[in-house]
Amino acid sequence: MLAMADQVQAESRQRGRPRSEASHQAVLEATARLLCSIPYEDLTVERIAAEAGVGKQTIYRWWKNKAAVVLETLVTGQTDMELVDLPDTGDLRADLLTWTKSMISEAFTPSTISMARSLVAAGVQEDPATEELLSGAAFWDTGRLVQRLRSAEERGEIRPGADLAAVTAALGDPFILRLLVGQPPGERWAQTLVDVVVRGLQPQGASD
Amino acid sequence: MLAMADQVQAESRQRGRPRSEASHQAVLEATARLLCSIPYEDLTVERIAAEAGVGKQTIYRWWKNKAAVVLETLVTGQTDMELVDLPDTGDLRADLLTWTKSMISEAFTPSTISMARSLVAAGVQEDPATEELLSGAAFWDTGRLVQRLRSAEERGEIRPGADLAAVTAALGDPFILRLLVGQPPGERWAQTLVDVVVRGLQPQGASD
Amino acid sequence: MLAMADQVQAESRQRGRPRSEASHQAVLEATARLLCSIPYEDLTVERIAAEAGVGKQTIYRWWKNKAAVVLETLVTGQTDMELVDLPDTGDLRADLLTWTKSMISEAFTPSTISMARSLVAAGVQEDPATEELLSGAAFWDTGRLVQRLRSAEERGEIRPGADLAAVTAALGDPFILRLLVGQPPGERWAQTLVDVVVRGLQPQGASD
Amino acid sequence: MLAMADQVQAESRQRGRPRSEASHQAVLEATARLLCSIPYEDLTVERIAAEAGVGKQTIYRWWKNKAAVVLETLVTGQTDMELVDLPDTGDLRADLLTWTKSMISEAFTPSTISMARSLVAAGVQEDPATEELLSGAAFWDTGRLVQRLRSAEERGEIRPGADLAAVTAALGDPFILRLLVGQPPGERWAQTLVDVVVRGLQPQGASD
DNA sequence: CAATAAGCGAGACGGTACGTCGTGTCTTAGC
DNA sequence: GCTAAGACACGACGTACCGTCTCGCTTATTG
Repeated sequence: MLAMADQVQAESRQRGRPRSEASHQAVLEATARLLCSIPYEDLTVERIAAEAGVGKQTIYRWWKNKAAVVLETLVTGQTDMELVDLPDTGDLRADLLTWTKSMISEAFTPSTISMARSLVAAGVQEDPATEELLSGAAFWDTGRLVQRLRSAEERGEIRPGADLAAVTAALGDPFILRLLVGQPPGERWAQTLVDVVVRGLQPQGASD
Repeated sequence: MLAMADQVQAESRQRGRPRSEASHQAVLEATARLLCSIPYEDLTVERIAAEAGVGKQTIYRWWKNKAAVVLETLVTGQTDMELVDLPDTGDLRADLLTWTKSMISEAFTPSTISMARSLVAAGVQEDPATEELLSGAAFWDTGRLVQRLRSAEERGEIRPGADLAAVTAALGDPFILRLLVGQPPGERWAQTLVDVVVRGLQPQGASD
Repeated sequence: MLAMADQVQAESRQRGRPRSEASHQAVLEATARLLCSIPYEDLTVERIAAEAGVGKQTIYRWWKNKAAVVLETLVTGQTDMELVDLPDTGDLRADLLTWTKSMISEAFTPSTISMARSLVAAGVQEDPATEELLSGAAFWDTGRLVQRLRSAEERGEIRPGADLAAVTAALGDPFILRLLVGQPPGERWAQTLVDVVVRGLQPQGASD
Repeated sequence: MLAMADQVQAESRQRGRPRSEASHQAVLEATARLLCSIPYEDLTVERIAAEAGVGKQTIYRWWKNKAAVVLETLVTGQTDMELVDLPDTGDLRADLLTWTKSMISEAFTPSTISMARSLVAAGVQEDPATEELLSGAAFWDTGRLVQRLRSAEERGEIRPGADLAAVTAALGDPFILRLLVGQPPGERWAQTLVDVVVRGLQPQGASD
């Protein structure tokens, strides 16, 4: 996307005033700021423009609508929604349990919940471009999870050949849905989740 | 308590014309009909009212906004979103694989995807009542999954003591998110998901 | 045959509960009460019903709409809009000047202005029945004016043969329009009005 | 005043897109067009907007409500309600009789009656601005009447010193009220009206 | 004296218009 | 030619009122 924008810019070679990258960034930051406190439904393009000190048209020059602005804001990590650490001590089960505990205690804040909801509200459009963006994106800790699992796989901690994307989904998606509902899961729930998945990944014949 | 309730009931004593349960139902059915073809964002209270042959005020008398109507419509199963069968042959892995296959082939239709998105769009509100409704509800096949798992537990097919809600989440939530994005998972992905979870649930010391 | 006729008459005679004249009157009084303080546009049938302690349907059983209620209320003189006295001392000019002075000082109150406006607002309907009612009715002091003029005519104070309705209009209508606009006329204005009309009515050849 | 206005204008300095005078005019014309055939009560802001090819918000940006639009439309003479000619042959009585005859034959058409009613319906608001507008405006033939009377006064046709506004009211207001009721006055009525007023205006001591 | 029938207060109903708000486009002046 | 500002056409929102309908209950007449 950015590459394409660059190309276009190079192609037309600066006829008239160039688009203000500063405005672009100001919009993203303003959106991030607003999303901390107000839900997606109450977010307005006009309000974003005002907060960013930008004209409404400037927003529509860069994005096709409000959803696109919100998506780019959240997907490019303008917010503090950088969730939690996933350590790599060599003990997958322990690391995942640490991760779930951090998740429950740190991610289930009103602000994060609200942002997660905004992301979903913006993403749930009947729009092919959005679908592609979302299906390709590695939200939240998807990336971290996959990385940790791959490290475990290489280390022989888990049996090889598993579709790590599926495992990531089994571990992460339940948290996402709980986040959307705003109900933090209990400790036993999280423990079972990690337990089942880690056991399910153990090399053949390994005992508990 | 009952006496008091009776008293209250006797006190109000049905003054004026009672609310029309027929209108209530007509709205839910009209909404269900519309949701098959129209995305949530294009759904209008006025259109629901017209489709139901009902005044707009009647809708606002029963529900506080469009989201509430859509939620009640989808949560009370007015639609054909009854997903797929989850057989109980005694072989949990086989049954779950059957279920995932049905899921992929039957649930990832434009209509079901659209309704799933509508449910989420309506559910992602910053509203306590909605939160409670959603956290309490057993959407999609949550109920069926839990039931199948409990049956397996009783039969000794899986180790006891696991939090079945967590297991259900590990199996089901990934499908829900894929549904929202509109991207059906691949066969290997589904197989890994089932495999990992079923293995993870096997009784202690059991070998593959 | 007569018996049968009697029977028919008896049959059409009041079966069921008779209409409550008390409710009828209560509505008129409530309307009169409300019209003192709130403008026609802010008057609602529901509010009248509430003020009268009456069901809305009862109002619609007696009148076809709000305008009809207001018209009947004002035309039947339920209000204190009984304007001012028009004395009959034998000196038409003096009497009319007295009347105009009372008019200006007493009729141009917010309450009377508001009621006059309500009457007009209710009367200005594209409805034949209303037209007939209004054209036939003798509002305000039309009756008094005509009576006074006739008395003057009989006494030879004014020349005979004038269309007294027209004279009444020339004298009264200007006050009505000033009332609607809410702008009391000046003293000179009123004096000219009376002067011109009285002079114009003087017997032929009479000098000032 | 003008200096201050200039200052204000200079201060705000035309920020943003200026209001479209074209839209303003389109609304007035559309309203005028609609008022020919639709009574005030059936006139809708939405319909005006549609007829004018204008957004509803644009109407509310210029006027505070439907009444204000209708008033401006009728007061600024967007309609063909230019009533009738009032000739100036030097014979006041003859001219006024001509005028009344034209009035009766030409003004009492459904269209003009409807517009007159609309004007009144819109004008009868409990609103100070409306009061001022109406009290200051010279509706219908007020202007023509005053002008003709002044010309007569200058020519010595009538006695000097009369409040011509009052005379105008005596002559014109009765027609306005008859117009509102929709009942054209008879010939004798009109003749009396003119006769009385013209006689009442004759120079002192003049005989018939 | 019961049955019947219509009116009663209350309030929900199907509609319609309101006035506000948000979207995405367009039009100014200024840089 | 892009910027901020803001008016524009469009259309949904949620409210208010209209005139009708439906409750449980009176209150008369009539069989």
